[in-house]
Amino acid sequence: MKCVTEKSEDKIREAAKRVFLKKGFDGTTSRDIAKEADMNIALTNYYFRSKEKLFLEIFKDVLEEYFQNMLTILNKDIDIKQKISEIIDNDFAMMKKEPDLVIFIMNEIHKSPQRLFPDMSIFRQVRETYLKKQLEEGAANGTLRPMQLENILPLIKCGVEFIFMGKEIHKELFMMTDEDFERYAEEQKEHIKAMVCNYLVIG
Amino acid sequence: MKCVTEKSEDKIREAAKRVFLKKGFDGTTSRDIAKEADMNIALTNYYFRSKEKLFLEIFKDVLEEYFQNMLTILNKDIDIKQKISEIIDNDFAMMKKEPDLVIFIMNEIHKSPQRLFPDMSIFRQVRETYLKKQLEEGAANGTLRPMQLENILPLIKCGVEFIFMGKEIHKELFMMTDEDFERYAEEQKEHIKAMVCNYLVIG
DNA sequence: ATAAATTTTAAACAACCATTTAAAATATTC
DNA sequence: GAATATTTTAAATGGTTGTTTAAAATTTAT
Repeated sequence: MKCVTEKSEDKIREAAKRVFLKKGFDGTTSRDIAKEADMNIALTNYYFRSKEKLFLEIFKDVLEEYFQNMLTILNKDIDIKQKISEIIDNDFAMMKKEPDLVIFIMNEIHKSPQRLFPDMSIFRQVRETYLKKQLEEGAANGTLRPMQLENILPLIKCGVEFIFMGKEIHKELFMMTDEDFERYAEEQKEHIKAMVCNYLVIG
Repeated sequence: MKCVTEKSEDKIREAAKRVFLKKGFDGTTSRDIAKEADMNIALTNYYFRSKEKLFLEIFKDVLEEYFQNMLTILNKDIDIKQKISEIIDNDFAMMKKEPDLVIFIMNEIHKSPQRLFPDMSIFRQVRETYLKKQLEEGAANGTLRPMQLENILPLIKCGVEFIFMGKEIHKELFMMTDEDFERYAEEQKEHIKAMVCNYLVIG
């Protein structure tokens, strides 16, 4: 029955996502995935044609997961300070929930960019977001420093994502326990919010 | 002769660094390294005992390379605004010269932190840098916002490293060519300098 | 020049890799 | 309930992996 089919296929998909995120494409074997899904190895190639095809499907989902929540916030009709705060809070929550996601995306794209960009309509959606209009209006009426979306967006996102991507090295470098890092990350989050808002918003 | 010995060993070391940086530990085979060094496969295990041991040696060097220049600047007796500017310029130059270095370090540590931290005296050196004293003095006499080294340092570094680590995704997301990205990165560098200085330095 | 030490080589090792096969088990359709 | 279609299995494929071996080539020391 269709119900059963989807169950096995989804079990593999979910297991593959977990393993790929944790170990990367090169570090993951088909056997790893089968074991994580508690299924026979041959099934990964029965449902998906190859490790590569399975990976590409997973990667597309993961990339959309990365952008989707942010996109919703970017299009909200709210004050720009509030918007920056919400994006950062959302990023923060994402990094805590899925600590492997961003470094996984960055690393896989860095290693082989050409193979990982299907027609991602989400990219266009990000480019055409309502925040872009807010920036233009703010620059025009002098309330905001004139900046393009592509300049401000990385400034908003880099702070939180950087310290979480490098969580272990930051812990080691500054001799922090996990609890220390927890507090530290919260501090840092507020610094980033204040710093970016101070820079963008005039007066 | 010793001269010849060092030549082969160093050839392997340099080849291994290039390949590891580009493909990561999991993506690199002993044969890749031997081929890059133009030597017999068995030699990689003759000079270094295993792929793992060779990797650990390379990784230690790479991590020190990452911190060394920054450390020198951190200890300079110069104005703090100038210092921030120099750190960012230095980071920028490093990302252009070695585009794989930071994402490599981040990813390898993220995947297996415990195995990659030998006694790194450079970590202590970073913690005890002269910038720390400058921050304390500036906070005491009211010229600087009170911040710890561990809070300000990532803010200084994350901007440049983030956009270079994610160079390909930024190019794709904002439809930039390599030349576009070149200009964009320069813009971004100046934004980061201004933003961080404005935040840290009072008045 | 000869013996000893070092470096390089080709070949092989068992283990593991992604993927395929064909038969077995199960579910679906008539 | 028998025929058909789908799903799962164990086993095998050929190729690659990290590493080792033992002999050959080269360098060093006597």
